[in-house]
Formats: sequence, C-alpha cells, structure tokens
Amino acid sequence: MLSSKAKYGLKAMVHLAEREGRGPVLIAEIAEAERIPKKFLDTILLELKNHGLLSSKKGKGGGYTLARPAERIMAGEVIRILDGPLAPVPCVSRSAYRPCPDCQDEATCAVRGVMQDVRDAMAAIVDNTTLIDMSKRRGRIEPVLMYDI
Amino acid sequence: MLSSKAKYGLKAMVHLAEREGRGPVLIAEIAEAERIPKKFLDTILLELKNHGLLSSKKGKGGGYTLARPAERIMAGEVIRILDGPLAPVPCVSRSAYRPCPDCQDEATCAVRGVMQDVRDAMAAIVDNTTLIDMSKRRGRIEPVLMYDI
DNA sequence: GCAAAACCGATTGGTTTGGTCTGGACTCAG
DNA sequence: CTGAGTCCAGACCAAACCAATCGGTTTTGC
Repeated sequence: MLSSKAKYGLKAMVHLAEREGRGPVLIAEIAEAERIPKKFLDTILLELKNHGLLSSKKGKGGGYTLARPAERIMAGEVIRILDGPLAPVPCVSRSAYRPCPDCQDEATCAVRGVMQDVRDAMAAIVDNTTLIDMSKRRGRIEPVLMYDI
Repeated sequence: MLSSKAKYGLKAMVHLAEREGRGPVLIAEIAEAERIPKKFLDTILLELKNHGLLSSKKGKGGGYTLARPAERIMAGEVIRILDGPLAPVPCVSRSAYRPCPDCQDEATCAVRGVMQDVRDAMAAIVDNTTLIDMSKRRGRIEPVLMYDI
C-alpha cells in the first residue's frame, strides 16, 4: 500500500512539474491546490529536497522548484525516498538488500521467487514513469491555465 | 510490503502442497518445519480455512489439507485473504474498490494512472503463480534479472 | 473418559502512520 | 537594521496496525 506521504509527495512533484520554468512555488499553493495538509507537506518537501529532488529558496519570492527537469524525475525515486524500498520482502530489494530475519536459507524459501518477480514488475513501471508522464495522463484541472499571460 | 502473516501463510500453503494427497498435516508440523510461531500460524490457517482455501479435521489424526488441488490455488488468493487488496491505493482495486478519501476527483488524480499499472503488473504475477509453481521454484538458484533499481 | 487436535475471542506490547507544535534560520524589501 | 515572508528542524502525540500470545472451548478417535 502506498502511504499518504508518498501519495502527497507524488502529487506535489507533479504539481511542480506543471509549473516548471515559472519560478519557485509556495508550499501553501501546492497544499491548497492538491488538498494536502500544509504542515505535513512541509516535512515531505523537505525530505525530497534533502534527497536532491528539489531545490528551495527562502524568504519573499521563495518556494520550491524541481532540481532536475521533470522528464528526468521518475515516480520510483519519489516513492523510494518517502516509503522506502519497493521490494515486498527485504531479501529481494536491490536498493536496500537485507536478509529476511525469519528465513535461515534464502535458496529454499518458497516465497522469495515470486516476490522477486513482483518487485521487478513494479520497478519496471515506476522507474520508467516520469513526472511528465503522470501529468499528461491525468485529466486536466484548469485548461484556463494554458492561456496564461 | 508483504506482512509476516501473508509470508507465513504462503509458506504454510506451499508446505501443504508438498504433502498433497498424504492426509491431514498438523499445525505443529508446519510450524516447526517452516519456523513459524505455532500460535500465530493457528490464526493464519484458520483464516485461510474460513475463506475456503483449506479444509481441516479436528481431534486425533486431524490437521489441515488443501481444499483444492495445489495447482489451482494461486499465490494471489492467499495474499489477498491475509493482507487485503493488492492495490497500492483503494481507488484502483478490482476486488475491493473504494474511492480514496483524500481525492475528490479521480479523473484529475496524477497518481491513479501509474498505480493502476502497478496493480495490474502485480496481479498478473501473483494470480498466475500456483502453489506448485512456488514449490518447484524453491531451492533453485535464481536467474539474474535485468532490471535496474 | 481422556488425550489430541483444531477453534476462538481477548489482550498485549511494540511499531508505524499521519499528522501537529514550537521555534529557529535564512532572505529580501524598505 | 528590521521585520515580514519563507523554508528548516526536531520533538511530540493520538490512533491504527502488526505480530504474537493467552486461556480457554470444542470436536474427534480410541
């Protein structure tokens, strides 16, 4: 299950992708537009910033911007930062392998094989979906924004 | 993340698949062989029984047996019973659709599309993997996979 | 009747989730 | 310099969830 945190993070990132090139965006604006509790979003964006996905500027005229072009930021990066490894069991994680505490022999574990397949299938999707892909796929909120000055 | 409960349930089901046709198997035997806390396994097997995946016999000479041939029991069934729906967000679940409490319009949700793909990819695997598949695969060396993380 | 075994409801202790609170640090206009 | 506007940081908290256990009860075979 995707946590609220990761869900909010993805929504916020897509929001930023859609404002790309138009300067810093306020937390408050994102929170209102995407209906995310502002204080919670605070901590989420900070975490994404500390992992290098966002840049920020303080003070008047400040806000957040994507640290890289939106077409090079993958959904999988956001999810891993906010929710941890994708892998359903730690022993099949590539980014954060750990042996499962309860099985003494990975080779004879009946569960591992199928979970490895699941992990790979999930990774194949989220690591090939960019913020732009996500934005394009959603139904447009305000077409009026296209006629921006 | 797969819960311990589902993991134990899968292991127990594969264990039963490997004893297929040889009469009821004791909880205690499964618990010892698969290194699962017995009392916990108690509740897990009961739940699987109440959902129709297992049959049981009480008293001396009792135990659990698969309610259907192992080649017709899918990993996905076990996982859904013990862990609930696969879908990362409720609004893309086929078996248990619910609107996400926080988005007021599914059509404009940026997250829904990619999560739907993830759900479908997971389902394609776990709903096409039988207990027999899991049993056959265990003990073998996993082929090196090509996905990057 | 007695022991073996599954069945069942309640409870516990720990962890995670989904936040909030309070204050600090930095930036810029005037 | 000062203060309003921002982001930054950590401690804190209630509720939910998880993993497991407890203490029994029923059913069955002999």
